[in-house]
Amino acid sequence: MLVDAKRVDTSDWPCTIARSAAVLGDHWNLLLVRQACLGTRRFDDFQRELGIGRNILTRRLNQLVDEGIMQRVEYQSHPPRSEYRLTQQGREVYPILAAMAAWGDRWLSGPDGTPLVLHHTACDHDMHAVVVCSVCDEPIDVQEIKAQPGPGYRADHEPSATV
Amino acid sequence: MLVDAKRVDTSDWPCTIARSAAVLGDHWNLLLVRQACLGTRRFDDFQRELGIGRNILTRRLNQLVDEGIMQRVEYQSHPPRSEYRLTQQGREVYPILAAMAAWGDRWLSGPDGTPLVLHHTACDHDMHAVVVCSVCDEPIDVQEIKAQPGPGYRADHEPSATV
DNA sequence: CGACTTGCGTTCCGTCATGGAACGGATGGA
DNA sequence: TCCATCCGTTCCATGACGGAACGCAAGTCG
Repeated sequence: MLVDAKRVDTSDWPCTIARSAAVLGDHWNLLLVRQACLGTRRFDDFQRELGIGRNILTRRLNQLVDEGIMQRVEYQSHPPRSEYRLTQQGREVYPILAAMAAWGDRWLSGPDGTPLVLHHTACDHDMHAVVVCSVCDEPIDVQEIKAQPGPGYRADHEPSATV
Repeated sequence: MLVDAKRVDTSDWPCTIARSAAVLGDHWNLLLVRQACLGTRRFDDFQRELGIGRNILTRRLNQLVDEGIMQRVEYQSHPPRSEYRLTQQGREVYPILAAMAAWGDRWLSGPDGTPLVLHHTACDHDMHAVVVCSVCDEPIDVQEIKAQPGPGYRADHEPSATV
């Protein structure tokens, strides 16, 4: 039967979360984007700061470039060296990371409190992320959200046909 | 504490995102929480709706229970059967999923648009999630955030010592 | 009573991703 | 010339993943 035991690819499911999870549902990818948000750009810096294996790092960076989250930018030509920078798409992952940080601060912090304080230079205050409704600006809660099939919905996909 | 013995465990890094990523940086975990948010509670339903292998599902559900994101609730005793419900901690993952959905709608949607529309019953409008600053209520942007060591910061951890 | 179904896992096993470590190759500096 | 930097690639052992079959307790149908 030789069925491949490859990891399930959810990138074409009719569900945005499943599609996002195909990219963001990997802790290395999340940490790489986090690190990039903090200013890291070069291969060796990513490797050192995250302690990730070099082979894994190569794969992940290539994947993130393929996904359009990062882009390779050559910063010297003679030994061709390029650094990895976030694209706009990648930069917009940050709010998700900030939401994860807020959740982690609330539920995973040790007795000492948050290891990292976020300072919002726009308003010059320490802050945390809050996820709100785009219409009424109120913080959202599972119980107040109903999911309904949208224009891009396809019922043809086998699993996860529900919603 | 992860099920994975070999995979790098970031749950004790001095970074909230790394800690959150240890739990949320897994596409099955994300999809399980999503599915739970949509009302799924039973083993077979999770299995059918996600197409996840039964052995993997067992591991993931146990992990999520261990992490405090789900809880087992017995709904009949004679053949002891329990269902999996989100805890408060689990319910509060939803804003993260909503933020991921908003990102996915913006960057990963096909030509048909979003496969899923979220309706906010509180204000009775279709909406998407926006991540804002807890102080000034403005949408956050990477370039306007500075991360600084907080009370729970420990420099002792080797990789990721920077921030 | 026996066969079948439902609900929830566990076991078995082949395959592939993971991650540690060593290697490579182009360049610049001591 | 030897060494260091930067960015990978290759090799390899391990173990996570996923498909499929099995187990088991209880209810249901004929």
